[in-house]
Amino acid sequence: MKTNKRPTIRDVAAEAGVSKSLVSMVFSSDEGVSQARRDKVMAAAKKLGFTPNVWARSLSSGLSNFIAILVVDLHNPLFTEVADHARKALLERGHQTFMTAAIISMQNGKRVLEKSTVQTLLDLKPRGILVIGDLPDKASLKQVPEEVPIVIATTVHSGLKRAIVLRIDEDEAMRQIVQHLVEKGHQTVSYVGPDDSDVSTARISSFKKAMDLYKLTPHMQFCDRTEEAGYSAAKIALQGEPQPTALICFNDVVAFGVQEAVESFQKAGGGQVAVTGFDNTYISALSRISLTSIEQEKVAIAMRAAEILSADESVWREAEGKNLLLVPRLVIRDSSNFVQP
Amino acid sequence: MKTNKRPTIRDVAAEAGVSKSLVSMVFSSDEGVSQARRDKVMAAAKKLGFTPNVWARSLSSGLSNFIAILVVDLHNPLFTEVADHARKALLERGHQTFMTAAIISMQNGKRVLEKSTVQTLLDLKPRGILVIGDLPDKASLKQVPEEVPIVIATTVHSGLKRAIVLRIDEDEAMRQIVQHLVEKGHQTVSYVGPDDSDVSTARISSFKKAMDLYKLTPHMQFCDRTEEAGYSAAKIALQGEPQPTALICFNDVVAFGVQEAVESFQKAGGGQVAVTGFDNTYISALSRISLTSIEQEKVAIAMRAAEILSADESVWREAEGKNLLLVPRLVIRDSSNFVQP
DNA sequence: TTGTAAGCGTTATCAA
DNA sequence: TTGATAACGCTTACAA
Repeated sequence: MKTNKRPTIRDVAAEAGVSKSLVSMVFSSDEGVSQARRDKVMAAAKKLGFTPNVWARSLSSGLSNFIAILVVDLHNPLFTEVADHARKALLERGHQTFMTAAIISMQNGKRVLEKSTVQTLLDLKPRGILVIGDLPDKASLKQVPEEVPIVIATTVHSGLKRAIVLRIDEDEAMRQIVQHLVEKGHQTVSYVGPDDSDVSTARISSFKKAMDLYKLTPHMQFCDRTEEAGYSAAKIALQGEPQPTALICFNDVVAFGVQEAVESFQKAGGGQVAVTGFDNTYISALSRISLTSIEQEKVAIAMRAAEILSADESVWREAEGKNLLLVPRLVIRDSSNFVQP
Repeated sequence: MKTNKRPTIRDVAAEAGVSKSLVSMVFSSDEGVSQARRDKVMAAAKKLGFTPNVWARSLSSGLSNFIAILVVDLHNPLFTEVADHARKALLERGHQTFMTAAIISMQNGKRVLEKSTVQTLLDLKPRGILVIGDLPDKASLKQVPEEVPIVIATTVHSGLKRAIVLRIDEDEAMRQIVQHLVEKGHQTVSYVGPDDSDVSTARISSFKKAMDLYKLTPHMQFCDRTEEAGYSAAKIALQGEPQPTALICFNDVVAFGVQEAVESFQKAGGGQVAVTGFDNTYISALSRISLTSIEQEKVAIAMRAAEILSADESVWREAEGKNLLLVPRLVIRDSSNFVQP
């Protein structure tokens, strides 16, 4: 019960022969305390190994120095990488972070965010909140006090008026992909991916826009978001009429399956087929995969998020409710880097 | 300042016309309060949308219901997957979790864990601590109060007497790999990987033991833990005399590079070379990679961890200081599934 | 069974 | 510049 107790402000006060308030002042601001007392307190603190209890501090003051990071899916490398970059950037700006994975439960067949997740987060009175990924139910963020900025990263839109959304320009991403394919001589291009969420429908609409821009007819083959689904969908797409010479995939995982289908298609005597992915996960860079993909600018997004969340209120207030679009970057690799005859 | 304030125990008390303590009792235990008052309090709480502030609770009581998860490296899918499984298992047992990524800084060329990471964690008075990954500096965990159990997962040993280490049996893992290779007709086997940490040296020693068991001479080629490093190391290894027909890699990432080198070796007229990895990341299952690998039993480890951390003190005390070994499982895929002539 | 009061580790207000 | 004293939201003896 009382083993290893960390020393408190009280212990330091006793040791230094001053009041608790004095100790508090020394540790919280750098003025209003005489140098003599300050030294005394610091010496006592050092001797006892005292460091302030951050949480008690925020309970008392009602504000804190922490940013809460809510990662929607720990299995998605895109999210964990953004989380890690953001964490580092925030740290450099002097902010501690702590993370929670979203707890998603099913309710009437719909994905719902467990309220306790957000509430536990808020009890800590974070200075700001960073949501990474596509939260199924943004309403739960409505509980967030109005003076706490919310940044939502790598998702399409929030349904939450005050949120600051940080994402790449999907239209531009698709435009880059289609342009690249057109330049390589492709005319018949098909999209392979799901059609069941904010992000996926947005991506499809961007695809159509981009195809339109280059006067091409958009073909589509819907499937789930797994390698196997991509494989099957590509098999079907490649039997289409006209037969596509390029397949644009919803994300890298789907693309891996599509690549597989393309390979067996070629072994069976079919022609070359270009494949592109989305997210530029580090797997796509593996030389056996070498998948052309869209870089979501993970680092830039993390930096921007850190900037906003550590800025003064007057600064982030301006961004409130806005969609901040970053410019995506197409990373061209073997899977599409050949000229279509 | 006072926008959207969450209702407190006091508000509920006022609404229900009882004292704060009564409300507290209703929410913390299920006895000692009359049904009438209980109903009244619950009704008031519901009306106000009250839920207890977990952290204030733990500040006050000195104990809590949540488990702190310390993930050493967010970029390593092995770690984030274990973290996610553990989080879910813990939740099912009624424990909230929250995570921090280790903050590693360099000090005199050595990796050191930032003390603040652990301290911030401890201020929250977690019920238990789960460390996932190879912490560079276990000494920092010495601050953890003696009555808080520490489970360290997926790493070799702790240097911390009280920690409960949860990992696969590395000797057995290597034995399985070597046995598999021997059965396929391999006689000349080389290890490719780093030699710079607890985990890597342990793995090497297991490799030697296993080779000894099958009366084979252990060859080794050291390299960093990246794909590129694996590639270069394999190139060198394949020029060795005697030339290895199988390469055992430190982990999957290194193996990906090694596979690459093997492929170009074969194109240049070399014979078939078996490759094995370690960790069984989901990438190794991609059909274009199809890498034989050791499953670290991520789910089992997470379950075991959850079990221990949510058990009564008398239970986990027994495991204290022990190494709990799980049985690894070799997942055989194309990269090694052929007979060596 | 219920309420009162003290305390968890800190900050904040207000006299001194 | 300093030190009581009252919060913060909750738990927990101890009294009633």
